[in-house]
Amino acid sequence: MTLAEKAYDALRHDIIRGAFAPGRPLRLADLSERYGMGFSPLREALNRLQAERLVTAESLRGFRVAPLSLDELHDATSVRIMIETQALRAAIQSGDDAWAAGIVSSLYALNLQASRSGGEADIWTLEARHYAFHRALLAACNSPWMLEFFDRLYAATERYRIPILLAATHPAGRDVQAEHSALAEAALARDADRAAALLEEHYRKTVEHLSAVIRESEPDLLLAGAAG
Amino acid sequence: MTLAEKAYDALRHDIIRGAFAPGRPLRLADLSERYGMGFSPLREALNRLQAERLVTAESLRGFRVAPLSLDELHDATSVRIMIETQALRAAIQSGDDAWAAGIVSSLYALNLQASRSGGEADIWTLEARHYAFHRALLAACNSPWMLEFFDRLYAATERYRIPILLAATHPAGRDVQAEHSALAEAALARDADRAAALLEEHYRKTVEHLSAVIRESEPDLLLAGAAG
DNA sequence: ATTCCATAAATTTTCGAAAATACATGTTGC
DNA sequence: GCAACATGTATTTTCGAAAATTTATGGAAT
Repeated sequence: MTLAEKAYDALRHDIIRGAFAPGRPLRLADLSERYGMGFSPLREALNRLQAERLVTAESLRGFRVAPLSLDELHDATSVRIMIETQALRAAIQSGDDAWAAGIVSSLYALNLQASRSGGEADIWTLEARHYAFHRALLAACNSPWMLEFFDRLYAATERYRIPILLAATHPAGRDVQAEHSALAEAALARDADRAAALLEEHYRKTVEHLSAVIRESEPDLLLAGAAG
Repeated sequence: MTLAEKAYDALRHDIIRGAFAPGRPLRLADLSERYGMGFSPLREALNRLQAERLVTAESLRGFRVAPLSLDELHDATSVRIMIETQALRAAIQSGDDAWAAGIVSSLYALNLQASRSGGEADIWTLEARHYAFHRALLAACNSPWMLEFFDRLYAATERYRIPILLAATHPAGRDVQAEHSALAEAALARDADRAAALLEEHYRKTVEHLSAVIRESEPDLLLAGAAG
């Protein structure tokens, strides 16, 4: 793996997890020290991340962490619902045994991780399991473009969810595990309408919860990420 | 504008228009001579294009023009229909006078250009007008993410259409101008269902035509672009 | 003839410095 | 005081060469 690829992975990881505050300038000298490499691989990674809208760039003024906003969260969520419900329907129609097995095993791993009372670093593992489960649901949709957009939107919305996970704010009156199980069950039963409805509901609840928490108790979450 | 930005524009332009054959390696020495700059700005541009799936990259083996395939054309088209019909409905719901004016003027410019019996370079202008018209239809959808995905998919599918435009293969029994006009009319009349149906039909006809031409008369179009 | 290995050539990747530009600081004139 | 300007510093951008790796070439062994 080249240094540019390592830089891309590390930067993407750190940005999504809020190691840099949204909007904060990404100075090459700092990054060079932090990641122990020269400017060239860093700039290549930053250019990729720019194309993915995780960082912004301005001519001769360098790169910044892309900002967050409630508007973007709502936009990303509604587009996510559109893409993923369609992809889920397609996957249900054409999914084979391997697809079903992938759902079962990723749900199992997700629940197992969720049951561990989240130690510090476990949260990132849980997050990875959550991604893997939702990815597994769509895996058989047979559309590289939809899967790519799923990845893009997942990364974009993950940035909003992480600080809340860190704050250990559990959604009151909501059983996320049950939602995942019901979703998997509907998909495996090939009930496309029910699965799509559950998926949509799942995301609407999540974004409502996020909006509420951000507006009421963490109004500057959109500006200040955790320290790096 | 920095050299890296110039490199990005030039490379994107040349790749979409088929100046490099799909799958062809993009050697830095060649590109450096062609565009008159060093490796650094070229590599940055190539990394951005990689994130956009217009070029592929393999560790220590450099970059290649992304390949074309009928499967990808069909995938991109069906995702396009999903995204754009949704975006069009949203735009129809919330579009204001400026939106309507944008549709009228871009349609006018498109028809004007189409009526000029396409000289060599006019084809690219026509292509730009075509993009601008479709973009104008969606402009008021109020969703940066959908517009981004529109751009991505437009670029991806443009690659399939260009060689056919160059070959001046006009679709038999099809009046593309009339399709555009009907689409604009439905949008301006705020008839979302009709507009969405027309848009979908427009794309289905296009992809069918492309598939037929590629399969029957240009089977190796997917491999060999025009010389650069 | 064919596989294997060594060597050479071509290519990508990375660094370190130079060039270009933006940003901050302080100074002058009013 | 304060705007305009000059100067110096910080930062980005670009180049050219070095390092690392892959690909091609040619010869030896079987």
